[in-house]
Amino acid sequence: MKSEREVLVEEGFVTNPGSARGRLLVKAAHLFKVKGYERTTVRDLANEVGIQSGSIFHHFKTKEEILKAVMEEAIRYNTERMKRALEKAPTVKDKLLELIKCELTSITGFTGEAMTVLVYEWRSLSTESQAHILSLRDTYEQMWLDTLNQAKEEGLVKGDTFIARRFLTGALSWTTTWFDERGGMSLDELAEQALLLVLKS
Amino acid sequence: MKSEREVLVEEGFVTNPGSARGRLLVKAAHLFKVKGYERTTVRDLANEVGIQSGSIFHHFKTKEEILKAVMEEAIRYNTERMKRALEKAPTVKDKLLELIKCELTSITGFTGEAMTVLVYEWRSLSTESQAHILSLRDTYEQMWLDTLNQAKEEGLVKGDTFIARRFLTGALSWTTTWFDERGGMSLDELAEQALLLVLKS
Amino acid sequence: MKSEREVLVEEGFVTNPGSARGRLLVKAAHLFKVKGYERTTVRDLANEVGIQSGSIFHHFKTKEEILKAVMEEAIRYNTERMKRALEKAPTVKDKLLELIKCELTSITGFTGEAMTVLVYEWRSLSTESQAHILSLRDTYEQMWLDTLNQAKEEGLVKGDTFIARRFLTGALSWTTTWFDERGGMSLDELAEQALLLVLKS
Amino acid sequence: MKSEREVLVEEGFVTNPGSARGRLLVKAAHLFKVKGYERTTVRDLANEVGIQSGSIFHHFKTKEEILKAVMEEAIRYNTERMKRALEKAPTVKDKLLELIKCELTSITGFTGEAMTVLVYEWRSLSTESQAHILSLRDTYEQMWLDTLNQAKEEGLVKGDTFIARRFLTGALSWTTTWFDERGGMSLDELAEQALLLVLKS
DNA sequence: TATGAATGAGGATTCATTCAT
DNA sequence: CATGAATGAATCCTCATTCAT
Repeated sequence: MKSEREVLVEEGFVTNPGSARGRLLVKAAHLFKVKGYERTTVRDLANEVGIQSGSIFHHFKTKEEILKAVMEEAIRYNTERMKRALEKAPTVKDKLLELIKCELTSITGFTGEAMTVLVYEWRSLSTESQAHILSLRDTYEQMWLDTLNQAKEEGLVKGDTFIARRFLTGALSWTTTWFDERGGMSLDELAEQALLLVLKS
Repeated sequence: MKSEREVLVEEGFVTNPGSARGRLLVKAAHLFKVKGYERTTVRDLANEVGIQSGSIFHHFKTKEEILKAVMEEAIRYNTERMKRALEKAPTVKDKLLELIKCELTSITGFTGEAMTVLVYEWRSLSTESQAHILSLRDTYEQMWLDTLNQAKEEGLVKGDTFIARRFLTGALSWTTTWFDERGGMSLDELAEQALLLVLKS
Repeated sequence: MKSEREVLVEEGFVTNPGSARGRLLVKAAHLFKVKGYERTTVRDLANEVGIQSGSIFHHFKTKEEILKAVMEEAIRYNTERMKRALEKAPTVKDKLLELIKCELTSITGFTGEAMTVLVYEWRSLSTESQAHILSLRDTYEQMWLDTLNQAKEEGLVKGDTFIARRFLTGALSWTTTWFDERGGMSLDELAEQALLLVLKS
Repeated sequence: MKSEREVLVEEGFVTNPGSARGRLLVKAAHLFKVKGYERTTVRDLANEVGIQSGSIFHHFKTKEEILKAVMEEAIRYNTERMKRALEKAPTVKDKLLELIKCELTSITGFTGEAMTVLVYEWRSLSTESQAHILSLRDTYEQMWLDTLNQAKEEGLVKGDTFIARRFLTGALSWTTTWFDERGGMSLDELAEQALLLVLKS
């Protein structure tokens, strides 16, 4: 049976990580996260992938385009995963938990490095690229706000939903700096704890 | 009457922002936040301060040392502010609220840019500098954990205090990207909302 | 018929002076001799070779590496020439004369500039590079000492051979500052005169 | 009783090494020899002397002037010493030996560092300074040539005197790189050996 | 497509020198 | 005379990008 990831690759939401471009993006996400975008040279990247630095420019016109692609893929992939997760969740509370799980997975799991890059290397994008990524981000954020508003209507969450989402964004994205699934707590447990932040108790 | 900031300058916790070094640090914090450390050239900095690029190296041996100093000052300043705030707060709940206010002030206020730099430019520090800053950070974090643990004992907060602090760190530091005091909500109100995240309701 | 130099190039003792690297080394030896290593900028060098300053670092990682290479090539080249000359010389006295001729040729001829650099820019090398060059130098010096000792045994030379070699090194290397083959005296005549310095008369 | 050095100081041939200027020159000679002129910064020098870098320029207008002064003092000092030694020597052979001893003392002794600088940092001088030093050098060299020619007339030396002086210059100056008076051989013995180089035996 | 030598603008840093105090 | 902060030109080196092969 195909994994969710394979399905999303097939349906074109993510570049096949077996392809040249795909491998490049995976390595790029990793290096950008670990060393930072500016400190990662095109030669570093080429080295990691096992090609010559000049060859990179057959796949991407500029270095920035690689950064943009890394971010774009991460958003596309996660937006799609969230959409599917929402469809399967029966209750609003479940939906909320699913969103949190999705975001945590995206941060600590497969696309984690790309998501981190999305947060930390934002300023390295040109204004145009930022606009482009922001537009993709909108869909993603709208799902969050819609779900939070539904929860608010049902009296599940406390406080302003807009602010709740902002707090959650920060709290969840920060997990990349400390959470380690091998350290006793599972991702699901972490998600439960995060849900408590916004839930009325 | 002297402002808290003036007092801290006098007592040596922060470089006097009127001095050459002080002005440099303020501008550096700003540029590092806006453009990123790597994208900020020494010439940019010198330009901003109104000196020649070579003169920078009279005050700091390397560019990295500037980054380190920016971070160090921010931590020293805020550690000291937190210490004083804790002393004045009567109840544990007040202490917690004070810590949140302090952190929010440090993030959105005077040292805000420096604090953002602290989060976003961490990887640009050498390993040695990281160790140095981490040791300063310890005192700071210990105050948080102590207070959270006291609150836990009094049944005020829910969940694990260690994780609560991590969630709070993320949620609060992220405010730098969206919170604007001119936008209807005051910093005190924001702090109240943040407190709700960890408080049993 | 191939010249001795072409043979040595082919056999890998010296970089082909027609290659980019080779041309660079020749020009470097020249500039380092005339202006000194420190006063020769990478741009000077690039200019001389007809490339851009940045391109230099395709061939050598640092400026010092160029200096090291200049020295290394000169030693390799001359060691090999001396070895071949020794083989052809029938008597010990001939061997001695050949060594002197070799050293004089190396100083005033093709590798002359490189040899001068070897003497005058020694301190510009890092300690590691110095060690590297010194080890190459050993082979070279051993040939001298062996030959001088043989001559001593045959009663040809006066005084201590170790000191004789030192005096000769100085006397011969100094010729770079004054000897000009166009000035009436041939290199062979100069060699004969130098031989007299150590020979019993 | 006054040392020869003290006498020469008194008579104005050398700067008093107790004075600010004198101390500076001694340290400069040392640093220039050990690190090379270019690699010695004005700050290094100031540091060594125990003053601030800016203060150096109260004694010397430029860094090059320090180099020139170091060389000039060394020549003046040694020229005067040679003149006095020649006056005292009874025979031509003695005169020759005295010259060699003087030069060896100047190279390995008190002014050794300055003399080495004279040889190795020649190119660091401007053309004008070179001309200035060369004119001082003339007196010095004339004493050598006169003595060698007298010796030649008496049938003491072999070969061309001009070339003999050149060979000697090289052989003697090179001793700076290897001779150590603590190593078993005295300077007088070394001088005897050097004399043998040019003497008919 | 891939290569890798070459580009050239730009970066951090150095350092002799100046000058107000 | 001494200081030491400031200068600004110059240095070595980096690196994204190009392009002939």
